[in-house]
Amino acid sequence: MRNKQATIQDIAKTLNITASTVSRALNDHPKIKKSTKELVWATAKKLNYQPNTIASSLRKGKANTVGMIVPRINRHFFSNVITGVESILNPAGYNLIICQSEESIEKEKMNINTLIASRVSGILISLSLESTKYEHIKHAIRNNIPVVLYDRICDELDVCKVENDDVSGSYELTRHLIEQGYRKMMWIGGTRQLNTYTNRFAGYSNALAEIGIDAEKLPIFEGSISLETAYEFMKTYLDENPLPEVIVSASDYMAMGAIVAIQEKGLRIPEDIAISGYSNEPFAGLINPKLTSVEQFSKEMGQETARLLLGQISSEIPSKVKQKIMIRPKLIVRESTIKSKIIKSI
Amino acid sequence: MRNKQATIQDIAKTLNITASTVSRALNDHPKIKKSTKELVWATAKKLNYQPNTIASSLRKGKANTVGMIVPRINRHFFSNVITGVESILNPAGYNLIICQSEESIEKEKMNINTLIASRVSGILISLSLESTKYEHIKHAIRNNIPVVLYDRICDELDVCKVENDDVSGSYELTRHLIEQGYRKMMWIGGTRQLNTYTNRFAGYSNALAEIGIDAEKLPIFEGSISLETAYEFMKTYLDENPLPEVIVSASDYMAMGAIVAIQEKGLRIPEDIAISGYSNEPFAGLINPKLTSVEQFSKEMGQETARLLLGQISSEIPSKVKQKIMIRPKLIVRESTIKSKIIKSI
DNA sequence: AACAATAATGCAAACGTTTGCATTAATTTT
DNA sequence: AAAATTAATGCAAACGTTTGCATTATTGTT
Repeated sequence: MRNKQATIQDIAKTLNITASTVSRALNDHPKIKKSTKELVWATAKKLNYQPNTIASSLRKGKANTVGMIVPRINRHFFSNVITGVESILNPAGYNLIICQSEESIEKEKMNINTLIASRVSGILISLSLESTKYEHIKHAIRNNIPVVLYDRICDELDVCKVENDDVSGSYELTRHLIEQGYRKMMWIGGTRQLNTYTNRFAGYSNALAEIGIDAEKLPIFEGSISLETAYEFMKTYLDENPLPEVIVSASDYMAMGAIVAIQEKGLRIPEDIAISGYSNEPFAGLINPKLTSVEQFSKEMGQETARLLLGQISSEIPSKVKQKIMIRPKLIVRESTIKSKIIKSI
Repeated sequence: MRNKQATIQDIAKTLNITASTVSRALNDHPKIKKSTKELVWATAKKLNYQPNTIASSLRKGKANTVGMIVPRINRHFFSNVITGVESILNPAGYNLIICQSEESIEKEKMNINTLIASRVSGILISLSLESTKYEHIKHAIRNNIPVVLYDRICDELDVCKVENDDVSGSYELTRHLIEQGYRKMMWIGGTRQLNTYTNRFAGYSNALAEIGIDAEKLPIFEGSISLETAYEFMKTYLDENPLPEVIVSASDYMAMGAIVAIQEKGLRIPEDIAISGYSNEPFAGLINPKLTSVEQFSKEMGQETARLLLGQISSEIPSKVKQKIMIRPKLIVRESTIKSKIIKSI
């Protein structure tokens, strides 16, 4: 009944050769005769042989598995990064174990531990919102597991990093707003402890500085990056304060919350108040009005991240210089920040 | 330099006991003295011992790993199912390997093979659009790997299944439309080879039959479930045909495409033409007008799926009866199908 | 035909756990 | 205090590969 999996030994017995020869044949070792290889391959097929990755990993001391930690899988940005990573790693023979930190440092620690226990060949990680200490990550590094940080990075760790050029993305966006003639801006975004939000604010601030405006003196709201937070805040803010000309949001979700609040007051976008988002979520081009945002090339980011990791894995001596890659984002101008409404696009 | 990982043997040597005792101590075996356990745990900590899951899996013949195949990870529905699965599997000590079939049966086959090679304890799978033959899945079953199908299932396979009650979801939706007074309906959806779309159409058809209308005689459009497909189709359709009173879409994305086309013609929703979607994507509550849709409880589906699998894994004798779980969806009525526009909700 | 050189295969240990059975230590019973 | 019982630990094999080194088979050289 319980038809056990065929092993390398079974093949060996059938052909009256040793397991070593079979192993080498299967791995296309140059010292094995072509005829033998073909015999082995044929019987492997006949016996329905499936290589046992676990045994192989144990012997080799390494699993052909890579661990990837994301804050949340159901964010388009992250799921696309995952797709990018897979598109490089799978062809290279690696499997991905995906873990969610759910923005909690405790979960992140647990994730790291299971990944170490699984003897993964490498770890890709985007930090949780709570991560200010990095002992757990250093722990992985001490265990000689190559680590690559992507998107949400930190300076303290000396590892390869793939980053979005948030400063420049936000700068370009703000330049566009300035060109449209907007001056009275307002910033809404996540707390600036995360590099992404610090940098987006920096780009915004830099562009404004060029025309002599101090961003810190304009209205600023920082909170959790959710639709609800922004909606609740804006609902009261709009009543009690002079209207800004444009709301610059560090997140599409926050922008969306603001839009709902604005429209509930009967205000028009962009005529009464303009608004921009960030990261070009799929809904950005669908809502009314279509939302100006910044495309982050998440899939490409995943690919670069995976490539860096592969480089680290294959180099036996950990290279002294840790690479850092910047992904250049792209401004997507849509209706929500256009003074003269000419453009039509999805 | 290359400080090798501590093993069970290292702990044993330090304490002058055997590896077996250490192993049992670590696994909290009842026959090990409490004092010994505490010694072992202490030195394990001191030596920074990390259990080697690979060795353990090899010895036990099974990995504490579960494979999960999804068509696409960047669909909210699927990423939420994943989250649900993890919420059950991780506490039970299992890791998830996630694979994307990208709607291709070839990829699906490859996925199955890597999962078999990884000796996963079980496989969760939602079929790709192309999957009409199931040899590869039977192959996994023959290898004694428990399989659970979720969402996109098929009758041919005798395994546990978790299904959305699409018939009832679509039926409720159509009842609501009928109550609103709509009669001239139009169906747009994916090709009816997939159970989900067949069933959604069935629910629609059933409800209409009750009031003496033959759904097959109303306009029907079937195509790939994407925004673009629906948009392109609707753009010309609306010009050349009498307007339906309501468009019933089997997918939020297709509904969105239709909405864009409708609004470009200067038509108002729901006054000139109403529209509904399915599966309650996050944008459904955000767009203008807010889209009536059907919530599928994806996270719960993931949890049920995981529970079924755990049941299969723990029962040594494969139970004859394969369970089937139905998840009841919930109609979410929003502006896009309300004749009298009273309701205000996000 | 004898030898050297190379090609192909075999041997056996190792990777780090787990586990049935055997053994020894500690406790209870008579 | 010896025997019987139970508790605690040890022994050794096994899981299925991989791989350095040894051995045998094959080919080429003189």
